[in-house]
Amino acid sequence: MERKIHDCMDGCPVESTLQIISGKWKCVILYRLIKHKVCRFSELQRYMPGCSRRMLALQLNELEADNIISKKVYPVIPPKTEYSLTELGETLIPLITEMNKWGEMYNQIHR
Amino acid sequence: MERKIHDCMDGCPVESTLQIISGKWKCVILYRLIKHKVCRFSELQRYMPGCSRRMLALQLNELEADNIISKKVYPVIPPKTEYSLTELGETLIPLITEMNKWGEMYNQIHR
DNA sequence: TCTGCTGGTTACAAAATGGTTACTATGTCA
DNA sequence: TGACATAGTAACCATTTTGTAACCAGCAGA
Repeated sequence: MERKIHDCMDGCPVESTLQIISGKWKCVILYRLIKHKVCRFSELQRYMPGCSRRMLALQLNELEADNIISKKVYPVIPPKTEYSLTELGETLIPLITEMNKWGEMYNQIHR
Repeated sequence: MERKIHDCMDGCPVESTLQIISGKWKCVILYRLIKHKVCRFSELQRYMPGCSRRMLALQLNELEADNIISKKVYPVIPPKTEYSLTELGETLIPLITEMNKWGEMYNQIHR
């Protein structure tokens, strides 16, 4: 999985961040990995019923390519994999936490 | 401009936040409005050369529909408009600031 | 022997997103 | 008289993203 990084104006930091975390489900995946430390593919699926298996795999692949999460595969049948944050991924915790906090506040005022 | 909010699992706060700020340029726009308080359309264009006039207008419209920014139109020729954060928009400052911070850190390790 | 389980991938179709160009209005400047 | 400036919008097309469904391996249990 190759990820191309398009140029940002003056290397705008906000745009850099967006390149890593934008994607329909990435922040939710990260939120789950922060909360549960380690998750199997099927667990993530359960937490995100709106996200298809295909999409989940795509987003996980991109996050892995960007070195935000790491995957551990157990060569067993049926298959078993575990996803967790890398060291770099952990630096995103304050950001995702902030997102969660804002969303809670927003949900309150919107019933 | 109508904005439909799709259902999130258990009203997941992270997904709520994403519904408001996801969009190719929204965070960058917000970052600019935080930094400069008030911006004209053409100023924003200059700050975001990668964003077309059409895209900029679309993103601004959505942010306005979600009550994150407000627009003041001066009925003059040539036209003049000013965008700024609403009260709700200002509550996003910590989040956008966090994004900026993370991006700066990330840019440093990536040359 | 047939079914189910997990963690994917592939192919195809549909929907969303984004770029480009042209168009608007009208006052000011050359 | 003609061009320029601003803040958009509209139409059209190309690209990207996303969804759906089917398929795979191979062991365990019925």
